[in-house]
Amino acid sequence: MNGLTELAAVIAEAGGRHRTATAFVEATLRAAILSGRLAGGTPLRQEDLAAAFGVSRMPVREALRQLEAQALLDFVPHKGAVVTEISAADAADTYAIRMALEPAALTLSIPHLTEVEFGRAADLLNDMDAEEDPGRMGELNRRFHMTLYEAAPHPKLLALTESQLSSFDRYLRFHLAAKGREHMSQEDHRDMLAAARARDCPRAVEILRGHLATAAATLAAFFALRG
Amino acid sequence: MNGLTELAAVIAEAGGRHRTATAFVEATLRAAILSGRLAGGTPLRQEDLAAAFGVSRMPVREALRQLEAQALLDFVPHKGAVVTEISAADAADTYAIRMALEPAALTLSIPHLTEVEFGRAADLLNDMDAEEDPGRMGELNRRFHMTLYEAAPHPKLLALTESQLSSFDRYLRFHLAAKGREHMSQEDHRDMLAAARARDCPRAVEILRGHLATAAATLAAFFALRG
DNA sequence: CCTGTCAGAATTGGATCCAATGTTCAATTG
DNA sequence: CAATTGAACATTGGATCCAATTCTGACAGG
Repeated sequence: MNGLTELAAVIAEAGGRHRTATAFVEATLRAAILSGRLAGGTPLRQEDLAAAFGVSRMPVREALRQLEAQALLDFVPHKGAVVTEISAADAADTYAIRMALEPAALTLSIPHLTEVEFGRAADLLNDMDAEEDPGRMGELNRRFHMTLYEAAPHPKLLALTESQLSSFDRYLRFHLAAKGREHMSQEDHRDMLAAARARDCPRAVEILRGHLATAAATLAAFFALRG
Repeated sequence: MNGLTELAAVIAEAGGRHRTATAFVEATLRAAILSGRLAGGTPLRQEDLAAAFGVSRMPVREALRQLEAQALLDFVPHKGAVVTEISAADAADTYAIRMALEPAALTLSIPHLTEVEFGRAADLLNDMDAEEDPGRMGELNRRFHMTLYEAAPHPKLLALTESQLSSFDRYLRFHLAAKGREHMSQEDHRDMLAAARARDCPRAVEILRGHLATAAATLAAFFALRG
């Protein structure tokens, strides 16, 4: 069991609706890593991946290169690619980045938010209340946060923020395991939305910081009691 | 004149001291883009690049993929790669990211800094006073900032910060053109180092924020008076 | 004179083949 | 018996070749 059998299902469902084979491989592999189906430390053999995807080794190589640039795997010349390990330190690292980026994005976004975004954010919160699947939950959580940020006229900052939020998906499973799916800190989310709606930027940022801090603490505690 | 003749000199001096051809092409192209030798909007023809580097098209393709992931060029399927344009909006975007990341990195680093780092930072400041070449200046500036951050036990945050500092190199030429090379805000740098040495974190962060804000304003003004 | 269409050229995406490097394991020697 | 060396194997890096897509420009039709 090398993790490739895990991939088979994902590959089948992803279908061939991508522009290029490289994009197909890249998107599928990233989803597999972020969702935890490909665990940290898994070595990725180009030949095997090519066979699993039904393409040649070349699009696999290009996809691996891009995933390396996204820090999702470690690439050593002539040795191969390995899925980046997750750890307590890495989780703390990711949270430090989110704690830096997201308050900035929120601050720059709030003046430009409209009822359109507020409505979408509220809808997403309701969807999250109903959602059971952890994978979908990560997607909804990411979209809720990004909806509040996306009015900021800073595309690169937004792209960075979204990429970090995606990285966090790798830890969401542990987070849910630690706290139970009941409260994904939905009160924090609703308070933050209310503060943004009232254009109370300092309060919204304060809630966001607390939200991230408690989440980071939860994860740290979870990692602590299992070495 | 397609910019490739510009590359020839860089390629020659870079030599073959890289692990792989892909790494060689990637490093050289990135340096050429960041230093401005490859201007924004330049289309990158794989065949021409391969000929210029003396390799086949394949390492060029892989290098382009990685540079795309670093947002240094735009990649459109079946159309090709184009060096990302720089603009006032993009500059403001980059500064917003630096303003978010660097204070966080500095805050996390200051408690762990030792005399080793302080000494290196001071040396770098002296080197900057003596430096004439704009390219080297960017390198020194980046290393000075990173020296003050690198004690933070957050490798991913540091990698992100360094990559953003590199992106800023593309704007350094304009910055120097606008203010003159005499003062790269060396007073700010010295004050920041002094505050860090005194473990006065709030003050160091305050100086850093002001440093970045004035730099951003200088660049914005420069862009404003030339469309 | 303008516009739409179609054919040829240019360019990139993908596959296969060969070369270079790293790893592993067994045999030999101290 | 342990350490070391070297040879065979596995895996990745690079080159060449073929296929798919897009752009260019000319020509016919309105």
